[in-house]
Amino acid sequence: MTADTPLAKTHLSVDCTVLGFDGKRLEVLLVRRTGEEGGRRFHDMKLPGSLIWEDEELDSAARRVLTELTGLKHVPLTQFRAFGSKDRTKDPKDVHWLEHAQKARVGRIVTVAYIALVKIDRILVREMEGTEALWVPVDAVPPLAFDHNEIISAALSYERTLASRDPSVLFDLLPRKFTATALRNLYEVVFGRRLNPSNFYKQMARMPYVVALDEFERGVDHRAARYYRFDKKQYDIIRL
Amino acid sequence: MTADTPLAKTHLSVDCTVLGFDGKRLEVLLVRRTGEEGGRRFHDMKLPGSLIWEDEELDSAARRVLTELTGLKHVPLTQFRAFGSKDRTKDPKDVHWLEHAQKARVGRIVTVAYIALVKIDRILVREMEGTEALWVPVDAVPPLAFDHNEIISAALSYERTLASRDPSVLFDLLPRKFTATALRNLYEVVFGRRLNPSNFYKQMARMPYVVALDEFERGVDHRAARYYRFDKKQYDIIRL
DNA sequence: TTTGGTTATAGTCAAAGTTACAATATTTAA
DNA sequence: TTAAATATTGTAACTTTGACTATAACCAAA
Repeated sequence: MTADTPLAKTHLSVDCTVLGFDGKRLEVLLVRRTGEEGGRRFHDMKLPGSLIWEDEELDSAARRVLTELTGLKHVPLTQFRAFGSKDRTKDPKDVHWLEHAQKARVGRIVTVAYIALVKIDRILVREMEGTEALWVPVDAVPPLAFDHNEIISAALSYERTLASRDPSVLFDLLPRKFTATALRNLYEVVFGRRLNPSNFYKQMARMPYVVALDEFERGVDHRAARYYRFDKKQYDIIRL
Repeated sequence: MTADTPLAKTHLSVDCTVLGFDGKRLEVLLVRRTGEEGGRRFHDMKLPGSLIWEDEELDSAARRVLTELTGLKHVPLTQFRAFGSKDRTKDPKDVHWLEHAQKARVGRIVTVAYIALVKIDRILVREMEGTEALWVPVDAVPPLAFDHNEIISAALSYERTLASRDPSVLFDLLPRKFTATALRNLYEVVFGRRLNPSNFYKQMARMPYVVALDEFERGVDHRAARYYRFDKKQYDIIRL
């Protein structure tokens, strides 16, 4: 190395891709952003994320930021990738917004992306001061700030590999009680292919960790479906 | 955010986990390091990697650093994870070494880890000035600098997921001509389980992209094995 | 009260894939 | 010539998958 070129020193941020499942589709948790561009205010959305403090660990920064922006606590966040391209901050809109919010000049930013799979029904998204969090179906996500669309794609692909190696992660997305159809829809949407409902029952029957309950749907407009639950102990036994 | 806590600003580095396969075991490319600790010189090893320049893209920095330290060019590096824990630089030995090498004070460092799968026989590792690169079996890697042991574990796990989604990546690790046993050993070592040789032939027979050659091993002290090659075109056809 | 629409769930069967195991083939070294 | 070692082929039981058919339960409209 030559001594006259400066070493890279960058700001660090975290961004959280929190995924939920509404029974039909995957949804991702976004926050609204309000900024100014050429004297005019604009509104758009982004992933919950922020620059982090100098003395923070990445993991705890991700937890802190997610709580601050969405009110969510105790979310099992996992780091899955860093995004460090210089043109992440290509859009002047993003840079203005950031420097206004941070009251500091900001150059290149490396962001560390986290993923979490949560039960969408468990979640109470409160309105925080200035920001507002909301669920958006992943197939209807509008253009977001920075490279957040790219981060979401990477997260979805990461989720697929997670699930194919260890399907139990999928149950994090379902309520404690779920129907066969809900589980099948989840498989279909995660792996991107249709499954034959009838054959899916047989598959379920072969999963000792999916246990049938003596409880059925109510008030549906057709035959009521049985509820099932995920039995983690059974699953761990199998895995040995 | 409060305005009085400084934002994190860190140095950025890249580290390359280059994996090869010698027909029996996976090996990883390491470089020797010489440093000083309490007035005494020490020698140990690390992944090829380095801090990067301010104006560099991550990907090209990884390429540059790998070439500088090992002489390897045209290696298909893929980013797979960032490591940013503050105690990556916990060991004073590592910090001294770094500050001596860089002639600058260095605090926290976020490193972006890359992985590459290469043909071990294609590679000519030249001795560079000051450094020396060598292949080390992954199951015999000694304690390395920084958190490089952890990075290697993460790379191996990443390789497994890669291979299970797209087995063709495994052929990057094999020479152009390989025996059924070599391919089987590779599967065994990557997925960590023994495979029945006899049944493995049938599996191979069902892979249209593994084509048998009319060429056999020489000078072995048992029946000579047939050579096969990987046919990427066939593979791409299947994948549609 | 019956009928039809809709989704849930069970059963059947053939095709394809997996596994364990036995048998045979080639090569070098003794 | 034989033994040791690994390569390859064959076979049969068993499991999984996929397409398809049939039946069940619920609601609403006729």
